Amino acid sequence: MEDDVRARIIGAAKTLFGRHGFRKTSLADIAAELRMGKSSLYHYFPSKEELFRAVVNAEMEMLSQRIQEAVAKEDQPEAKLRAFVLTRMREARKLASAYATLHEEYLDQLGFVERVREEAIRAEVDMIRSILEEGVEDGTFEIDDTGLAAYAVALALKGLEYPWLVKSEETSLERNLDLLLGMLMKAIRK
Amino acid sequence: MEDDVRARIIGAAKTLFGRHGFRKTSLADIAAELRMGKSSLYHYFPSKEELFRAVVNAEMEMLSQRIQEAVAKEDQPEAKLRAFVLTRMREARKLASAYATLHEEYLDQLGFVERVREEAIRAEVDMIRSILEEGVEDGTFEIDDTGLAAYAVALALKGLEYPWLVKSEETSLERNLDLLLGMLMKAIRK
DNA sequence: AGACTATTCGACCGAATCAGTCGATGGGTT
DNA sequence: AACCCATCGACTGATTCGGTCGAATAGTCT
Repeated sequence: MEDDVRARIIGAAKTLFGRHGFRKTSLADIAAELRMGKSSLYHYFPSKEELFRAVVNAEMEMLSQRIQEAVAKEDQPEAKLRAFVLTRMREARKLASAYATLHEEYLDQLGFVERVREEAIRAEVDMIRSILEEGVEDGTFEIDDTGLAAYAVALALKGLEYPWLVKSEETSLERNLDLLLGMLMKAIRK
Repeated sequence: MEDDVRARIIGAAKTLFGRHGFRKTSLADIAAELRMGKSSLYHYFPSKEELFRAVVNAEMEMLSQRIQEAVAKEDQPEAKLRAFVLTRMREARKLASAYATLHEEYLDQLGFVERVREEAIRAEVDMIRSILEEGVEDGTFEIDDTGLAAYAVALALKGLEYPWLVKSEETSLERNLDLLLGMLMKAIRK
């Protein structure tokens, strides 16, 4: 029951933070959406920042889970890498509102957001590296330093993220992603 | 040049009011979007309310113009009526953000919003009535009181507006609209 | 019943943000 | 130089914000 209320609060907060951003969403708005008193929220979250953190963590976990599912469906390391990249970009767009919220300049003061971003990158690098290592072991890939290669791929994705989210030339971006994947494959395939 | 700046301000305000609503959009936000000082806005608009009024009027004029174009394309009164109804609902959805802003409860204090709503209804009734009268004159329709009939049609549209904007069962609503139009036609066709 | 805990809420606070004001600045024009 | 016009930063009182606190209500156990 308690966890149920927490989940409802996180859901409403996710909707409103996504729609209006962190700054423009007041706790009164969230409470009104849930038809609760504002002060009741403080029984479940000690601060607006902590509630926001919970929302971000929930979204990040969902993102990570979706990616892992997509990767697990594939057998070959090459297909896994492709699944990772495409899923990661598609889901990022679905969570565009949450991502936009994360990019609010104002949030840089919040500190923990930076940590979330770093943690997200670290998790992505780890997933990519394990895919690459699997490919090296079964002889599909030939890579000296899988950690470095994984980092490079993660950074390339980060670079594509902004135009991917903002620009609307959907098809051309998807094609660019495929070209980039093709080049990458050539570079690391044995 | 002066009118040019006014237009740019209205454009930015339209975007932000549409995205966040009247209450949640500050003049500082609008000024920042335009890279102007906030106080500069007051050279072009005497108040936030007056700027909002200008935005609403611009949207309303655009809506009215689009509808008139669509109606003018048709020859037969029956086709004109159909064009009116469908265009009016489709454009209303396109302007959904503006409409949502107009429905903000908070705005009831603003007074002029009510006048805008009334004026919009009056304009719609006028357009519908002129279509109906044209149909009566050329013998397509048989209506005793075209003013009353036009008012009834306008009210029916208003009733459909909310589910049209909020519910997402797009196809079923479009079909409902066609059914309703068919019934209406039977009622007024000679 | 009564005692105890868990939840919700309204009233309140200091800090931040809001719409709107005003005088200064600077660039054009005559 | 005198004027005009657009722009701006600094300021103000009013409102809204995040957050606190103690009372009220509901539910549970004895």
